[in-house]
Amino acid sequence: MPELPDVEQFKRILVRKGLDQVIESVIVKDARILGKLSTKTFTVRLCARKLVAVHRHGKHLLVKLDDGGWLTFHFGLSGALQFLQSREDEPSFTRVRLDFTDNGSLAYTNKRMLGRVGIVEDAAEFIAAERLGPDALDPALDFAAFRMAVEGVRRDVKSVLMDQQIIAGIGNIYSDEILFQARMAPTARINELPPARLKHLFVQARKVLKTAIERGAGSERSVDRMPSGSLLPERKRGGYCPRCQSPLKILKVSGRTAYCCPHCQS
DNA sequence: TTAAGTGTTGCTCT
DNA sequence: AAGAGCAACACTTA
Repeated sequence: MPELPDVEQFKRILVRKGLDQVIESVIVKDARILGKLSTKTFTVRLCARKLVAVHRHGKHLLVKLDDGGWLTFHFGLSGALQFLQSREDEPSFTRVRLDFTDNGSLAYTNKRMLGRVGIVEDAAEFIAAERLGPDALDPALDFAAFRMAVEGVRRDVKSVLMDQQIIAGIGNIYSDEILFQARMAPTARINELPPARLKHLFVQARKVLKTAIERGAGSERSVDRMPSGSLLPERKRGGYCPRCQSPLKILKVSGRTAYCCPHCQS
């Protein structure tokens, strides 16, 4: 589930419920989510720290601590962030729980354990180390910057959209929606697109991501809340194109399942 | 029961 | 060197 729009919702939860809160205790329920970082180091570092800012870069969430360090979250395929009024309400698959001194807790859940929670000293350094390209919704990413980011790349447009090193934040689900709205086949070579088509792709990408955020991505049945004419509610076996009613085609593009309309997307 | 899957990394081959 | 393909990770669901 968690691509850029979903992680943006997690960010908003944190901003609303976690900002300016002080961590009283840290419960690590499954240390594997910390990778090589030890539970003790993690816990000691976070206790008594205040959360002072929240940034999102692509699918990563970075929470600034009052000592200058950053708490980092990555959600993999099944991660989520949930605010709990009471620590008794802890959801299943909670891997890390932060209990605040004032009230409430923050639960990081992750069913499939693909994802990471960690601590870094410098946000820019972390983004560089993860080799993340510019965030897909960064205001500084205008068309000129986008064109520069894909300069010299000769791959299927879908795999380029999903490449976090080129543009950060787009995954398999939203790349399908973006390509549908741009009326572009996922297998089109990005280097063979005329400039106007590349511009169109860029504009549609931003529009789809912004729309998904407005419509409350990350929540239950969020694909059904996308505007009519969206691909996502039909993105399933036996689904139909919302524009021309053709049966959607399922193909593999760079190892991932792609849904597209063989008639509308060329 | 088997396989596929909303993400990422690391390795191999061309 | 860029790009494609594959396995691995852990666990649920079709």
